[in-house]
Amino acid sequence: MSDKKPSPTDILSVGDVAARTGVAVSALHFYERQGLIASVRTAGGQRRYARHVLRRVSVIQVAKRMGIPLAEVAEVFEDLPADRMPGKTDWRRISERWRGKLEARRKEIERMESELVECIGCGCVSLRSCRVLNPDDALGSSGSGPRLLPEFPSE
Amino acid sequence: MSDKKPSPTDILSVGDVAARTGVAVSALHFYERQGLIASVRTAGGQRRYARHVLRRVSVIQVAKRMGIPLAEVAEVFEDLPADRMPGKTDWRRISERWRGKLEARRKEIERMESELVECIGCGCVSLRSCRVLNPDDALGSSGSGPRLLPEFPSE
DNA sequence: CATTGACCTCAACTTAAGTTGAGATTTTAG
DNA sequence: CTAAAATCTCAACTTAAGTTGAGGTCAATG
Repeated sequence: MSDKKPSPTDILSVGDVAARTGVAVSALHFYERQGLIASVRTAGGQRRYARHVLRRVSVIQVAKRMGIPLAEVAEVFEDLPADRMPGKTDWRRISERWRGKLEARRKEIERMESELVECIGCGCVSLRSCRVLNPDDALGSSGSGPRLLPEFPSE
Repeated sequence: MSDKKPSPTDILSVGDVAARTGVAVSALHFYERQGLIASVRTAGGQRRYARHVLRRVSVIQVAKRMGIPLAEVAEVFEDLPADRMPGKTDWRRISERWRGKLEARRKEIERMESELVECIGCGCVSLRSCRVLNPDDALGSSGSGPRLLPEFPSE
């Protein structure tokens, strides 16, 4: 909100950062406690941020949209310049890494999707033998006694 | 563990259910508190489960693997027969529904993946204009004053 | 100089899906 | 019958990513 003040734009209060990123002040405090962003303090103890935290906060926001945990963000922030605005190379490195994560996640979902598609067509003779409902070892192992429940009357 | 006992197999103790499903006793208690499974009590107050809770627990396990929250499980359990083993029709209905969820999730991931792929090739002239780092409204709106930070020297 | 708005810290609360532990009781096996 | 194993309830703790509130201080404005 103090956009209008003529003071040097590279010193931002927490409210400034909140206003420019759309992130709540409490979240910025939290990110700082987590070591994701840094600030210097005024004589009175208030936070002042350098411009480049804006980009860091943007990157945090992207991670959040992508479902990437802050711990992961902290990792990539370790190789980020602490003192200046992260640049294209930095961002490319990060986005490559996160694309990999997304790909892995997508593949896992695809795997589960095709399991469920099988279930919908239900190739299983009975639910007792459905490999989705009875993942791997659930059948066959487990000692003596009736290992499979009497199947429900064919429906 | 009490697999061996010759007592009627359609009355299961909580330990029996835990052993046959691989789910911890504490989790079964929890599922019961959440209304996902039901039990009757012995004179002494211990839980006894009907066989069909085994299938319910299996379904809960599947949901868990798929990242489907218990609240969602509770919803599909509402249309499940309370008194007998859920059958193929039930399971087909559930798996269709959840496949839809997975598909939606996959599509969302695909969308984000392609955003990041763009970022890797970095079509953006500068990070200031990157639509991933600056989702929609971040540019252009927001009143007066310098709305974009001075870009870092082209790197 | 006084007021108001922005800011500070610290603790507690939130959701999800359970786990862990204490202390008491029940059930089962010998 | 007794001892061990299983079970019971209830409360507190866990992780993640913050939010909310109380009580107090700082900074900018009139």
